[in-house]
Order: sequence, then C-alpha cells, then structure tokens
Amino acid sequence: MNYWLMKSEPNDYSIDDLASEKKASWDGVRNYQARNFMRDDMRVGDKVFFYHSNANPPAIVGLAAVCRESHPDITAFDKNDSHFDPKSKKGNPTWFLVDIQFVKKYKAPVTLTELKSDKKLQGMRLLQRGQRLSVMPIEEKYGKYLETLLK
DNA sequence: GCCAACGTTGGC
DNA sequence: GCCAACGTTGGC
Repeated sequence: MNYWLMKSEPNDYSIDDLASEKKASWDGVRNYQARNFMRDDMRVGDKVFFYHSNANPPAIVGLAAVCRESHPDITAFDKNDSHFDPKSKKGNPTWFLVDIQFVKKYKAPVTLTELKSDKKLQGMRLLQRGQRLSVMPIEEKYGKYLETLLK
C-alpha cells in the first residue's frame, strides 16, 4: 500500500463533491509525470490525501482510496470537453487515469502553513519549491505521520 | 537539439 | 491580481 496526494481546486472539484458522489474518475490531468504515476504505479487500496489547491487556505482536507487502476481518460477524446487532446487516439490513448473513492473528510484539515512548519514533514515533495504536480507520491514515513495528524 | 516564447499552476 | 516556477511548443 502506497500513499499519494492529489490536488484539486475546490471551485472545480472539492472533497464535498467526492463525499456526495462517493467515487470519481480523476480526469483532466495533462501532465506526463502525473499521468505516469496513475498509469504505472497506483494500485487499488492505495491511500490518497485529498488536497485543496488555490483554496483559502490550501490544505489537506480528506482521505480517498484508489478503487480502480489505470484506464484511458476518455475526456481527451471529446471535442467538447475542456481537456480535449487531439493527439490522444482511442486506439493508442495518451492520457490515463485512476478512479478514487471517498474515505473521509477531516474535521480538522491541515493547512499548507501547518505542513510547512512541521519539522517532521520537512523534505516532503509537496513542500518543495515550485512543486506543481497534481498527483504525487508521499513517502511512507510522511504518510503514516500525516495519518496521525489528520482526524 | 537548442532555446525563446508562451501557457499553466498555485501560493500569496 | 501578481508573479515565480515549471512544462510545452515550435522555429531554427
């Protein structure tokens, strides 16, 4: 079992949206590194910290779990979708995604400021400067510690 | 293959 | 709204 962190702008898709829908296909990712994590490395049962970016405040707000492994992101095939990508072909898709299911919403989210000031989390990928990946692995030592922090 | 221009992310 | 960091595009 591995830990991951996925970012979403709450205006776009929030933890409350996931809580009401129960499951979501993580579509629209158009970054190769993030795609590779979803396509190659994420397994059913992996834990996913749900992070609100471009939020006030930015924070880890909930927990999800991978419930379906890699499959093509069909929004790339849809001309009318904002994530349409003409280079992605149905016979040879460029973009892949995983499905996640809601696990819980934290009563006390941990804000980016708190994460940054926590000595035990120094070195976490999320906290490295210029870090823009929307899907990233969380090292086990950080993942376990985060689970003790988040209620 | 280099690199300037451009677009996006995301904190502040 | 600003802007730094980063990824992608496309001319050469």
